[in-house]
Order: sequence, then C-alpha cells, then structure tokens
Amino acid sequence: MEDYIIGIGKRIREIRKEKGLTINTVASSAEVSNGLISRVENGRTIPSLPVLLNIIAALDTEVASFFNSLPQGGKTAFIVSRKEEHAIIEKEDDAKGFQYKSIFGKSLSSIAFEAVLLEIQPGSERGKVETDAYEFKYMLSGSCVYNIGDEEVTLHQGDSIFFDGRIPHVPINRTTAPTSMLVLYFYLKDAEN
Amino acid sequence: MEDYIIGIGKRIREIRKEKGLTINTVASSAEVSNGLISRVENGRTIPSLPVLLNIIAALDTEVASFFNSLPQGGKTAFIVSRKEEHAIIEKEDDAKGFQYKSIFGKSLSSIAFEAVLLEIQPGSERGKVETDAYEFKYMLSGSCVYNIGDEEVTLHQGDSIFFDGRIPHVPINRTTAPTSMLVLYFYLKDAEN
DNA sequence: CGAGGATTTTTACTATTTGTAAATATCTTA
DNA sequence: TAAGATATTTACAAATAGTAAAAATCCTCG
Repeated sequence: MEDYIIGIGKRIREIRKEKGLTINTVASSAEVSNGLISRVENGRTIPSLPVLLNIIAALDTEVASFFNSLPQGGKTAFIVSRKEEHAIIEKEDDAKGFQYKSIFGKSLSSIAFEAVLLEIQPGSERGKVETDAYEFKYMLSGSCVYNIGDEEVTLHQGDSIFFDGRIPHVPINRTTAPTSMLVLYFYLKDAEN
Repeated sequence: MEDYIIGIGKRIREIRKEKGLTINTVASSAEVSNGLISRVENGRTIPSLPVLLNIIAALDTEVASFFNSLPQGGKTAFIVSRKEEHAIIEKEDDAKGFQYKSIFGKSLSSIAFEAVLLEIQPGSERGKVETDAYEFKYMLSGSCVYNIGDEEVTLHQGDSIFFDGRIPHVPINRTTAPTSMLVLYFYLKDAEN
C-alpha cells in the first residue's frame, strides 16, 4: 500500500511529462504550491483528497481513468470464447422474445466487463430495466428501436450505441424479423466475489 | 469537487450496506476507529489517502472500480455511431491488407475505451504490435489466426478473444476471403488529450 | 411495549503532517 | 559559462485527521 501511494506520485509525474507540463503550471492550475507538487511526485508528501483531485483535474485527466492507469497485476495471455460455447443465460424474468448468450462472464477478466449476444424476436416485450453498467452495443443484424429514458433512437445493422445503463432502457423490435446485437457491459461497481 | 468528496463517503456507506457490513467490522479491518468511518460516511472528515485505500480494501473492493463507480456528472443519455459514419483510420503504418473503421474514439466516453471495425484481406502482412490496452475482439465474418506472444489460436465467425495488448500480437488471414472483426480497446493509461 | 445489546454518532482533544513562502539546487540552452 | 527555467528543500504554522470514550440511536426479542 505504501507502494501504491508512491505509485500515485510517480503516475502524476508521468502524466505531467507526457503532456509536457511544468510543475509550476500544474501547481498554478491546481491552486497549490509548486513545492507541494514536487513533494508529492517524489513521495515526500501524501496529498489530501481535495488536493489530489485538483492535481488530477490540472492534468486534464479524469479521476476514474487516473486510478485505472495505475499498475495492477498478474495476467494470462488470452482468453477465447467459442461460438459453440455461448451458453444461453437469463437476464430478465419478465422478458418475452429476448435471448441472451454469454461470451465472457463478469469474473473472467481483470476489467469489470461482460460480453453477451442478444437476439430479440419481433413482437418482443419487456419493461425498461436499469443496470449498474455502461452499455456498448453493436448491431449484428436487423433493426431495433432503443428507448432510453425519455428518448428513442432507431438502430440498424452496423450501428453502435453507448449509454449509461442506470438510465431506464429497453430495446424494442418493431420489425418482422429477429434482430441481434453484441452487448458489452462495463460495470460500475464491484461485483460480489 | 466538494460534492465529489462527499460522494466518496456516501459510496463507502452504500457498498458497506450492500455487503451487510457494520461500521465496526470495516473499521477493524481497515485498522481505524469506528468513529472515523462514521465521520467519513457522514462527510464530517476527509480521509487521508492511506486511510481511504485501507477502507476500500476493507470493503473488498478494488481502487479502480471504486472510483469507477462514483457518480460522474451531467451526461448525454447516449451516443450513437452510425455504420455510414465509420471513418477509415490508420492504426499501423507498415500494415498491408488491414482496414480500420472507427466506431467510438477514445475521447467519446468516460471509460477509456475505443471501438473499431477491422477488416483483414487475405495475404495480409503486419509485424506484431503492442498496445497499452486490453483487447476484446468479436469475429464478425471469416476466420483468422491470432498470434499472441508465442502462441497461436484460430478464430472463426462468432468467436471472441480477450487478451492483454501489451503482449506482442498480430492477426493473420491465411484464408482466401476477407475477415472482419469488432475490436474493443480498454486503455490502461490516460491518453494524450 | 420495554429492556438490553448492537450499532452509529458525537465530543473533546492530541499528534501529526499537509501545505506554504522562500531559499537553494539543478537543469537547460544560447 | 552564465542566465533563466525548473525542481527540490527548509522551516514552520495552521488545520484537521484520527482517537477513545461517551452519548445517542436503532433493532430485536421476550
């Protein structure tokens, strides 16, 4: 954990240099002294949270991606998921005309994401749902209407959409043919392990 | 920013309750006083970084996903990328037979990811590359061999693969027809903005 | 419903250390 | 080599994080 905190200061310096900024520029932008930036980068001082957040903002970086970019840990070379192995899974009990097939479950990667294939039959029915995830969807075939919050948008084969799944949403197939899409969930909170 | 810090304490409480933990349990595990946990959750005290990291660990949560799960901000409901709008982009100068089309660029989402369509012609040529990203790929059509590190794996339409892009890798099309795939990059560090 | 135990919040206070202005050291460039 | 830019260090004051314990609140059970 000491290493982790020192890694924060090192990461600040890396980003600062990548962006060609001086300590004085960052300090001025973050409204702290240049001495503090130096001490933080050199591991001499642990910044308070407000100061750290100001520094991250001064580096024109988002908090989540700052912490995402800190060194993590061990790895496997790759994971393959075969078409024939895509298990049918349940996502919503009250859905009619929805079929989900799992590509990668939540626990398979160090990134909190899940990949599934979704096929929706014509005349499908389902209320709006909310997920604790950002959702990315790529239309593999067919068309559907996406109802998100108070808005609707029609997607066709080859189109993609990205949205915050905490907003109530539902895809609706108003055509006469099935529609299929690849769905990626980027989870926002730690799953039960 | 004040709101952001208060949001940290609120998030800690949310996670704690979801996991059915008491303040005393978390405090004991984080090796701080129960009073401090209460003050943090109620926005009375801003925890130092070491303490915050200990609390996050006591909640059995990862730092990156903790910050990922904090409310972000004003957002558009969704972002759509149309098939017709997929711009052809360059990824590697020395590649022959590779065509990339951008779906979402890196800067379009609060998550550091990028989505592209990749088509590889038969007889394509390219050396192995490394990216600062995890890569997820879904085979849209055709087949290709994925060479990752010292290993090879053949992927067919409908298959998916997930790997650490820092390992030298290259897809090879040994068939007589083009192959296409959807590629998602999950970036590991903050890009130059 | 009341009592007792569990849990959370608050109080009073101390120790620590963050963050500063300015001095000093180091680096870079002409 | 000298001057300006940049980074580091020093000495110190102010603030507040973090504590132990008291007080308040909540919850469950007989």
